[in-house]
Amino acid sequence: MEISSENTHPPRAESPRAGGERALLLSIGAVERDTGLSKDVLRMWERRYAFPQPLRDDHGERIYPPDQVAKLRTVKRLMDRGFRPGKIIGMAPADLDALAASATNRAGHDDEIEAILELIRAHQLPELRQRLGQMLMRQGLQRFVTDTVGPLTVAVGDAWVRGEFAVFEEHLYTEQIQGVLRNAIASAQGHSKAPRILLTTFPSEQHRLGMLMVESLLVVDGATCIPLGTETPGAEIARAVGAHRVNVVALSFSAAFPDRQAAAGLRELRASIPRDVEIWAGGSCIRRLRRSIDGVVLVRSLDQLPQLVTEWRAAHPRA
Amino acid sequence: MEISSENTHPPRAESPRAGGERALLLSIGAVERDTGLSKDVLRMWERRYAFPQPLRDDHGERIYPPDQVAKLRTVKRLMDRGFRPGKIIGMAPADLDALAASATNRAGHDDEIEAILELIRAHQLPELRQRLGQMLMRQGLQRFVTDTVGPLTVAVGDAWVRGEFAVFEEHLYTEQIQGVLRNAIASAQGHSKAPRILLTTFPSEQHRLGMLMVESLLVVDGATCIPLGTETPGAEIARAVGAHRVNVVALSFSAAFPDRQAAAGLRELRASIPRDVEIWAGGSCIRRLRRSIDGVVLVRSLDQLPQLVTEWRAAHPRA
DNA sequence: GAAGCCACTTTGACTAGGACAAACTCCATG
DNA sequence: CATGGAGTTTGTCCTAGTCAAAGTGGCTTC
Repeated sequence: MEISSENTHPPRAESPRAGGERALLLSIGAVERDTGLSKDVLRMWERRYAFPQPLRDDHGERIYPPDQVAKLRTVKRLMDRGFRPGKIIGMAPADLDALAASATNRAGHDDEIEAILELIRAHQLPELRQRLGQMLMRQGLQRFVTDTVGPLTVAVGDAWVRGEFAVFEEHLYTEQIQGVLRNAIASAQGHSKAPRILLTTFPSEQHRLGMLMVESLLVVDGATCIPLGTETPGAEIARAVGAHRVNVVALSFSAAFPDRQAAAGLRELRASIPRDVEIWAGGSCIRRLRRSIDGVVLVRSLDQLPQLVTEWRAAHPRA
Repeated sequence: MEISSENTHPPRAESPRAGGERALLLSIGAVERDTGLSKDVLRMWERRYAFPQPLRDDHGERIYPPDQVAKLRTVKRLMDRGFRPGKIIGMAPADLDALAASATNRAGHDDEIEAILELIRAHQLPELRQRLGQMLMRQGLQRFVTDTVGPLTVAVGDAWVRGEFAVFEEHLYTEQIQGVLRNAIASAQGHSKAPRILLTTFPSEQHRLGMLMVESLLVVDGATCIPLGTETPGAEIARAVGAHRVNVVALSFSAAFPDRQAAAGLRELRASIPRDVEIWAGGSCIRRLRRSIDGVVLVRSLDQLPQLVTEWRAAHPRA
């Protein structure tokens, strides 16, 4: 989720008398935080689509009943999957759920993946940790990432859209995978050779997991990774390229990232760093792009990465 | 640095022609993300204090020149340190910087910390990693967190505000510390006992490092941690408390987090989870709070954590 | 001199609707 | 099949007020 307004949190409605069973009516600021829809958007939708229709408190301020907030959450989830608000906001909650179910592919998981999903659902944290560790050992880091973590992350995302996973379950999953992968990366790191690869995402792209998967695969191949975390502004990427004598910039884009912005950002970056520094772009957003971008390698699958490293080495024998 | 706004992607001003030397004029949304001051506040200050005084583009929309943004950053930073806007917003930039310098303690770093800062500045990534690893080994996880990572993070933040560190240098630092701490947490995890502690931050609070420091200390004390990463909505925290049979909810707040929001969010959370589940709140924002919040433990220093765990255990002997 | 209380000041989160550009959709043309 | 243009959708920006909560400071009282 991404919100635009940031700090606004209304001290207003939110705390009706703390004691009794309260109706849990939320102020506009609370809904913003909860759903990730900015206050401007909430008011705009009310005007345009006549939904939501919040009640008003003594002071004429909006207060949202829980069922409307729930519907807003579902709509937001579907929007993250590419639906446009106008098309879906009028639908009944039940139809929305049906739509979410049909928009994801529920089937086709092998038993391993299904078993892990079940552990998350059952909140079996220690077992989950252990199972992930086991699979890493059995498959090795490379196959663990491509065959397990990749599909699993997609499955978790799908389940979340269908409302089968709560936000906190998805957060917990993300956190556990991060732990496992970071650990594996630390162990695999050793002989760092060329190429030197800078890893990050553009601003407003918070998807860390993709980046960590990429880092894992690159480290396995013995490349030197310079991870900058998420949301590095273009100008800063350019500075880092110089400071760290980088050979390749690898960028990750989640499905939620707007195609155009990705293409524009990549072109701008291409223009601002030396031609002999390669740019690799990957992630669901990139997979959607039709046309190629001059001077940018579009990575459509994680499997390509080892090969890209090999090719780079072949092209730069003395490095 | 920590940024509060999360999703806003202003397609407006920000990307003037990529090629030439651009003037770097920012739209109000961009300034919001950059400084952490909401659009409402930026417009309000303009009306009340006659600062900032943004220019206007062809369409009458505000565009902020870099020097005003810089001053806004400094003002925000001082506010995070407890100054009130009305008192400082009229001061000249030079005076503000002087005030900021006197408010941050530049001196007093021991040589160890200074040496690490120097490694970051010099972009010596392998040496940085090695040095952090060494210090962890020498000090042990607990002292490493309280005596090294804590002060170091503050020093990096201070240096960033003074413009001595680039964004990418700060990102790299954050990423390295994350690697080291996550690794240490994984190794320290073993006999997990009571209490079961849920760890997260509120929405729009992205400061992961604080959370990881806390997790490290708790794991050392043998507590069971359920880390949810950052930005979990209040309602989800409540659900997670039930699902994971949590004894304590620990929340981390960076300096950039607005006090009011923190207090309101904590009160709301307090009302929505069972009374026998404790709430511990910590971080720079909490250190600023004057009044206590009913039913919430305000943790003003990392050192308190082990003691809190001990006290919890004493109060719940059979757990 | 510390503690409590009150009035005053400061502050920012909310209210309203209108305007416009970027992004998306769709269709026609090369 | 793709490129270009027209029309639609969408969200961010604008205006200007209002009011509650937090902070400040002075007063009284013990």
